[in-house]
Amino acid sequence: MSPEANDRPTAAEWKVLKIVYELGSCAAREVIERAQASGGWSASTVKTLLRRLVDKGHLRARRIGTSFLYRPSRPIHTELRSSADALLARATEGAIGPLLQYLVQRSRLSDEELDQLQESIDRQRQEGRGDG
Amino acid sequence: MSPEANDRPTAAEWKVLKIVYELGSCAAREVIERAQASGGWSASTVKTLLRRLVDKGHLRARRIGTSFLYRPSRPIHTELRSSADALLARATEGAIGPLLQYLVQRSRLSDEELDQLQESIDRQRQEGRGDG
DNA sequence: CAAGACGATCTACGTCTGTAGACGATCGAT
DNA sequence: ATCGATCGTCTACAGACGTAGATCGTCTTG
Repeated sequence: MSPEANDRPTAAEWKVLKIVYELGSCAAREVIERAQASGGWSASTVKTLLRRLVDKGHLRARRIGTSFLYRPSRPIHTELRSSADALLARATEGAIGPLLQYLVQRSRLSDEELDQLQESIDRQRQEGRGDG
Repeated sequence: MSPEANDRPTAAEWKVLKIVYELGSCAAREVIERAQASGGWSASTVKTLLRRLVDKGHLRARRIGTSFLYRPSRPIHTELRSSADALLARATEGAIGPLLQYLVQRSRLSDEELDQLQESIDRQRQEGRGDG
């Protein structure tokens, strides 16, 4: 249990968070520009969302003079896992397989990623034999 | 666009929805019992959630005498896909592969499911070559 | 028919979320 | 020193959510 990031980001917060992940480390202004371009938000809205993300622990804000430099508190994989856990928590027994198939189909994975996914499956097969 | 199920179920609603999926077709009483056992909810809370799920179109309620028989409006796979889409929408380019690996590792899939997932991957490889 | 059990509906209320305007501090230019 | 462009903070507000008590109708049992 990390003391931070207790609350999951909401849908709107994710849009902002994602922008910060893409920019890496950035000022509010850049986030606002992107958010306005893609989502039509007002600057105020983006600021509020940034603040809430900081409050929730998903973003860190480092003061630079009069403004802030925002950056994600943790790698996106970690963040996504929490959301993925919520998804799995919803699925019932027989529904997980089809769900993953759907996800694989829907994601355009590179050959490399496919290879690694392949490995995960093989590993699962091994474990499945040895364990349960 | 189906005219129903416009709004995604919330986390609390999912807990109730999942129970209905597990029971298949059931009365409020059964859902309430299970929900109380696992979540400690009051009967009233569960009823409210059932009603909201019906309002949102995720559940159908068929009147049987004085009470209702609830059943899911659509197969759980369909329902889960919408949640999965939200998950993918959050992920950025390089994060999807690891995300799927995580999901595969975390889900205990049967050999059969692993086979089918394997097929999905192979198909991806084919398409990746042809399309691109 | 009366009393109790049970299910559905109404109402409620604090909190969270989405969205944003108003305001005050600060930096740069004149 | 002043004016305007910025950036962050405060405040707001409607609608959604989580949670649940109060009620009212009805079926059951005596």
